[in-house]
Amino acid sequence: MDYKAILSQKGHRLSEPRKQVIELLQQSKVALTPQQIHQALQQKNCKLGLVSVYRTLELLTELGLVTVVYDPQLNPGYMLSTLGHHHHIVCQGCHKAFEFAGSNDIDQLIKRVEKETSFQVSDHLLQLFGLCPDCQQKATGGGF
Amino acid sequence: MDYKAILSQKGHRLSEPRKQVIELLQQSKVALTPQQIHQALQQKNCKLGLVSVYRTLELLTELGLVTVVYDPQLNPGYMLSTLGHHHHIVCQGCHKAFEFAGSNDIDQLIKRVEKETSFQVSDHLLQLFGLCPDCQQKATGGGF
DNA sequence: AATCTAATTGAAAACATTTTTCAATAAGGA
DNA sequence: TCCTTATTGAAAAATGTTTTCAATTAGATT
Repeated sequence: MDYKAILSQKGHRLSEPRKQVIELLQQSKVALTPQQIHQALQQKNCKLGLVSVYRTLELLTELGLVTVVYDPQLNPGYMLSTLGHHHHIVCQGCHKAFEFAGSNDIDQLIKRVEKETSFQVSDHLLQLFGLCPDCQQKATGGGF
Repeated sequence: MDYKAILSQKGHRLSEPRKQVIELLQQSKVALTPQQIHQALQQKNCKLGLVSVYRTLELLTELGLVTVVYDPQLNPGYMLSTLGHHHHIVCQGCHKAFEFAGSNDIDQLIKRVEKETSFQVSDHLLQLFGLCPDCQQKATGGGF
């Protein structure tokens, strides 16, 4: 998906800081905090303020291009997200996160809870936590 | 459930600040931030430091007696939680939150994603958002 | 290519939140 | 009642986020 193109199409300027943040996020397998993004880009000799990182993330979130990923052991981080209804599964070993598609499993649960509570559900937050294949091996294979 | 009894049973002292925080949370229908808890208790003439609120919440979370509730419009708040696997449904109108029980809907989804990703899933974060019955009425009945 | 204009930026300050430190206090067993 | 040690509170430090505003720059206009 061409995040930069989407930005322009929606009438936002394709500034240097925005390009940098997007490119960094595209390469990252883990969710990144604003500070991490800022530091990583400084080290690449991209001169941009931490403030711009915050503002870029805010904008990308508004446009639905970025998702917040919670991790009990870490500060909330940001990842680029595919359009459509996706959630993240996060590895507690290496913190890599991957998207998975929502499906009718969750729809059924929502319908059930709507009946039980009389709520009208319009959104949800779902994340799975566990160990990725690599970290499973390290946990068993590398054990004592 | 007797939260105070559980505290003592696990070898923790039943101090005044801890009692106050627990009692306040027991009465609250919305998730509360540390600051909100601190302020509310100050107004009730309970003298306790904000630091103790943080520490009490940390302890209760460790013991699994308290759950963090995320709300896109608010800072993360804390609620007492029933034991067993429960999640929260949060009203975007009045921010009241209720527990609902996890079930095999979610188990099926987890199994599916485990197959798709080869992760070993050990935990998850699930919250629903929407309108509670009261706020649904206000939204339609109170319209123009 | 040069000009223009408003969106965007960066630096500093303000603000907010969370954690650490350490002496004083108080819970609960002896 | 005394004693021990977990717990507290106040202040400071650390951390994280938002606001402000003059300077810059993307991209449309000429």
